Amino acid sequence: MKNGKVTLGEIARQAGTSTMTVSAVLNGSRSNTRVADETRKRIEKLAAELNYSPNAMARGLRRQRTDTIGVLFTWAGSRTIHNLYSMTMLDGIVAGAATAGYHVLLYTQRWESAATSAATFADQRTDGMIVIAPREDSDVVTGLTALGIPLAVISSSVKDSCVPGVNIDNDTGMALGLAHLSALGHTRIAYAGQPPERRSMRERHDAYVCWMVEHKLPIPEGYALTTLSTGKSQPALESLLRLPEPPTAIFAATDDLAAEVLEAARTVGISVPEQLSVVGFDDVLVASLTTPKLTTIRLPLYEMGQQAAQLLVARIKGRSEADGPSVQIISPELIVRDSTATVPSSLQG
Amino acid sequence: MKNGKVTLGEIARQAGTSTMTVSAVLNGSRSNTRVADETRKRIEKLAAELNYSPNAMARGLRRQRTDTIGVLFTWAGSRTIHNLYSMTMLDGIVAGAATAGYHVLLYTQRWESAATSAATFADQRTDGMIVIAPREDSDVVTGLTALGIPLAVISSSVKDSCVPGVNIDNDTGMALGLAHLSALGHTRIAYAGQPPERRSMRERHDAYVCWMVEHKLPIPEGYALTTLSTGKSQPALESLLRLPEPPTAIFAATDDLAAEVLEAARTVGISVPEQLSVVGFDDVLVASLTTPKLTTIRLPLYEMGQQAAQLLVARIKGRSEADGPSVQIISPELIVRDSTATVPSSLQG
DNA sequence: CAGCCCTGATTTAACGATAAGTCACAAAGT
DNA sequence: ACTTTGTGACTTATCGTTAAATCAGGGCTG
Repeated sequence: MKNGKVTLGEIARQAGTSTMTVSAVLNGSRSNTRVADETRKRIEKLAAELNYSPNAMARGLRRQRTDTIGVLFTWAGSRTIHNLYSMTMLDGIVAGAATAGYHVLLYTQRWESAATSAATFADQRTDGMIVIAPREDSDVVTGLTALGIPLAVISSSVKDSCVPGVNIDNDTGMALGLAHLSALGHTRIAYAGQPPERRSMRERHDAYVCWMVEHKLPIPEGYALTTLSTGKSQPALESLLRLPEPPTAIFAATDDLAAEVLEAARTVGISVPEQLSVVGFDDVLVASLTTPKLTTIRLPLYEMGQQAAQLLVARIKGRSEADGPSVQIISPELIVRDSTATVPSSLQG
Repeated sequence: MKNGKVTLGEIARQAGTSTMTVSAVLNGSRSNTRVADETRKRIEKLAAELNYSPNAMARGLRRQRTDTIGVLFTWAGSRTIHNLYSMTMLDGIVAGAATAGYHVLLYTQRWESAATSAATFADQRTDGMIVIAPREDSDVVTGLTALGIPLAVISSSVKDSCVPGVNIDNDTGMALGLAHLSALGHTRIAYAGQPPERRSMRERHDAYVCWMVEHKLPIPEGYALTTLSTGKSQPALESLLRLPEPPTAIFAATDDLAAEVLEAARTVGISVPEQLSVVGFDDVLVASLTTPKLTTIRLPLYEMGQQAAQLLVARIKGRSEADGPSVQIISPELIVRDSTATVPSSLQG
């Protein structure tokens, strides 16, 4: 067994038959090739003894499918997965793929543009691809679609619903959180978000503004922070909390930011949730580790990965062109923990 | 470009040459085939226009290499990656593989035993495999080695040093933490660990015992907890803290457990680090999120993944049999944060 | 006894790329 | 004039598997 790979031909030689017979036996005879029971047993025995395993390359070449789905990440620096967010989804993808009997290939090359990158990803190595949260300015989706590659896009926006995949409904998520705060009596609700480069950030901010306007709540000057960056948000947050009329609640666009809000509150000497309610978004691991634990909007990331994998496999198996773009909209869920409470009594009424 | 995949043959037909000529042009002519400049340009232009990309299956079959490395996880329930630990390493692996021009394949099938699983992983889909923290009772390493598959094992123990890969030196890590505590004046140091199923847990516990004995420090009854499980550790930890002579420091075998120690301390009303010092292990995300932030033993997981990938690629390229098993021992590093302090004055002297 | 079906295979021809060997032809050397 | 050298290609064979067509021969029918 040293180095001589066991091939169908080798088994055939030892069994005294043709390779086709061996192939038919080991594939459950899908072709019209018939095999006598005795021959079958002999071949199966040999295959087991020699530890035969089909060469995936050869099989892939011939069958024109690889039973593998590819995953494309958006790189951040030298990192690909780099956050709990993508990791959890990948975990779900792997689980979904496993169920369907597919392996998962992580492409290590970055998508630059359709012109330069398309070729790399059209290498037939995979039967289809899952794209995780592509940047808005990326032509990755159109590029891959043009190549006729079955696709499932996990997007942070419902606006992408023309493309098959799993999309997050940020509006509903924000509304859930805001309604929760409102029910607790909050009216002075601020928003802490990252720059609007990512569409999800824009959507969450817009949803905040819309909801506030719709419910006739004011957004005082300085209440809507949209340029925070993780790790450098303290000054801005502290001055928000030190406003003459500070908010009684802050809705952070991500759990990471919510954690930073908690930190700022500690610095300023404001206790959460007694004096300030904080809501996060995503329900990533962080949310359950902070003190107090975060009330947040849960995105079922693992399930999203699973569904994307299922959806992709379905598209691969059923003539990718035929069925229209199937889209799953994921509705977030409110998880109430310890960072929200009713408005401080001194401010009620 | 619809569905007709662009093949070398297609380009050759349009260029009016043979497929070999095209292959030579697009591969930088490694073979002895010479091509006129004019022909070369014509072919390159066509390839670009048609968006040619080599079929990875065909190329892999012919070249007998796939420029892909496989990763084998230890499954936990339905999850594969499932923890920050594996995720961070995977991230490193991807980065390392990317640098070397390799893609990464996640095998979605579990390793059951050499007898039943070997075949699946010998499918020539990858040029080599990285095994992440195999269980001790698994024959995955011997099984894959027997198949002649180049391997790199990321192991939680230096004891595995017969196998090429990256190993963690738990002893040094524990010694670092214990020396730190000792330097702060602690003598009553307890240990909080998980069951000894995982070798790393046994090693960390053993290292604790050895170090304590070597430094002539007592390990009072009930100080060495070795059967904690994440999420169900509170009762045991609380009774540890309520001992007549409670420890002044607790060394937890993982950051997750350290976080639970903090929780137990809060419950019992013991403040960290004033009354109790806590040290974690791994320096996973959790460590920097708890209040207070954890002093911990940092394992460079990302770098470990990177190194494992590099090491594997080196073995793949340089006749895997030739060079002896190259092993990298990873030395952990002490990260001092806010959960450790000098012994409470009431107990000094 | 020719014709037909059934069983149990075999042969052929791809899939797409490429290593290795071969070949045609022109210019240059002997 | 005849070999040599060099250029620019082409042909062949093969990687391992599999779809599709073909084939040999026995038994059964008409």
